[in-house]
Amino acid sequence: MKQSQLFTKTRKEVPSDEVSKNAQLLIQAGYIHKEMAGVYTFLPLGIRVIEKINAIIRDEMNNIGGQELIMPSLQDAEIWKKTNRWSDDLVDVWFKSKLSAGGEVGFGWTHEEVVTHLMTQYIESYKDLPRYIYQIQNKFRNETRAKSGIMRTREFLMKDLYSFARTEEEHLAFYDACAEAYTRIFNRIGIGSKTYKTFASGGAFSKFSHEYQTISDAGEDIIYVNEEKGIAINSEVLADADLSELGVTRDELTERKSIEVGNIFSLGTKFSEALGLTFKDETGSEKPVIMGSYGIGPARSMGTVVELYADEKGIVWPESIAPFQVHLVELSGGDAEIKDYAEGIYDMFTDNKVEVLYDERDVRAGEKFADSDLLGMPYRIVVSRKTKEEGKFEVVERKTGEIKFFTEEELYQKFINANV
RNA sequence: CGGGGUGUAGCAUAGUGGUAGUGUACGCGGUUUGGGACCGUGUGGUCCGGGUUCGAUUCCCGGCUCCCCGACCA
Repeated sequence: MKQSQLFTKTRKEVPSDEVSKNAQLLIQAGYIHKEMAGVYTFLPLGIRVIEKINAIIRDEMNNIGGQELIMPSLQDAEIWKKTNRWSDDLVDVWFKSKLSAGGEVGFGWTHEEVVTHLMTQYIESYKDLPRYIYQIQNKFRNETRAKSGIMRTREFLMKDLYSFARTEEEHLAFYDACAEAYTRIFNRIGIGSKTYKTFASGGAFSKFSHEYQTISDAGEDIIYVNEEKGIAINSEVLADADLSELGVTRDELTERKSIEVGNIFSLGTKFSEALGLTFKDETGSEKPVIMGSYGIGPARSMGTVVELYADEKGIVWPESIAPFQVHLVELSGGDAEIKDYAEGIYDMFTDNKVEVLYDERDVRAGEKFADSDLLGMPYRIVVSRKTKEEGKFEVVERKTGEIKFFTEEELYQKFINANV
């Protein structure tokens, strides 16, 4: 994409109403726009990052048998009353609205009720199980206090998967498979080395659940972690946890702030019993389906990456989720010969499906470099009179700042051959 | 939801009971051209409602907004 055509612009000043690094940088660079407290637009650059993350999530969810669908945001009160989660006294995050025709709807903040009710249509026999259903869809939560940029918002994207199993063993096998898939997802997104599968409160459903917590001072959670053993425990359940069972002692654990990027829950039969989701087993007796739910916040993950890797110059994207692999910057100074030369490289990349942002704007070098650093593509390729005369291209790695000079052949090898 | 703050141009900010200033961005002219360059010039602004006052952006009341701390976060 040609940068002159991008409708968003970078800003020199950080927005005064944002304190968190993720929001400041993402707004400054033109990835997101704040609409109101806890509500953000994802701009063209931002949605490219989100789609990269979503593609990784889809890949891993499909690999463990997930089937994607999309459920509605508008929620029928009836099914929520059956699980006793409609009342504002019991659930304080509801957004609700009146129907013109009479009655009331809610805006979905999770989807156990909807998906359970849905599956009553399709699950009748043990032959219909197990099933794994997921969506990537906007959730609405009436948070009393939105904060931390895109980390805690009132409308946010969530991948939520729901599992339906015949037996506890079958359920746990999938629970573990999903846990492993989550580990792969966070590795692929680039935050794996700082992300821990963490023991957390099981809530009303089971003794423990697991959260995926990424260590960061920008986090809102407190976990106790042993990095060598890879064991982490949310502070809220530390007192209840049997540490000897987990193979650690209290003084082997360090307190760290962390960001919850995902969670996995065993739900048991709470929802299936309340909503009548049963199946006939081999003997013909009717049993409730055993369920689990598994969430990841793609936007929150994006914010976490910014928090973890940004430097004083701007954002640093891992290659796996960068909106573009290459930021091609021409310093032609209006010289048509250099401009044509750079355009040729741009065409070479685009013809070979390499994602490239091409800065062909008629602005000074300093501004282009500053913008390029801020935007944070993994590689910057500079084309100028100097590089052309030397027959080389300057390739700067954003993460390390390392500068290399490539011939056109080497450029082709690195960015095109490696890509196919 | 409790407490504290905030609101001035697209953005960032200053100031004042009496015609609202600067930087940046933007338009135009010119000089520049490998790290947000410079000169000239121009456009553009006091959150909403009420009150006090000859006069309110400023003071008072109410509302809203956004931010921070706390609580909450199945």
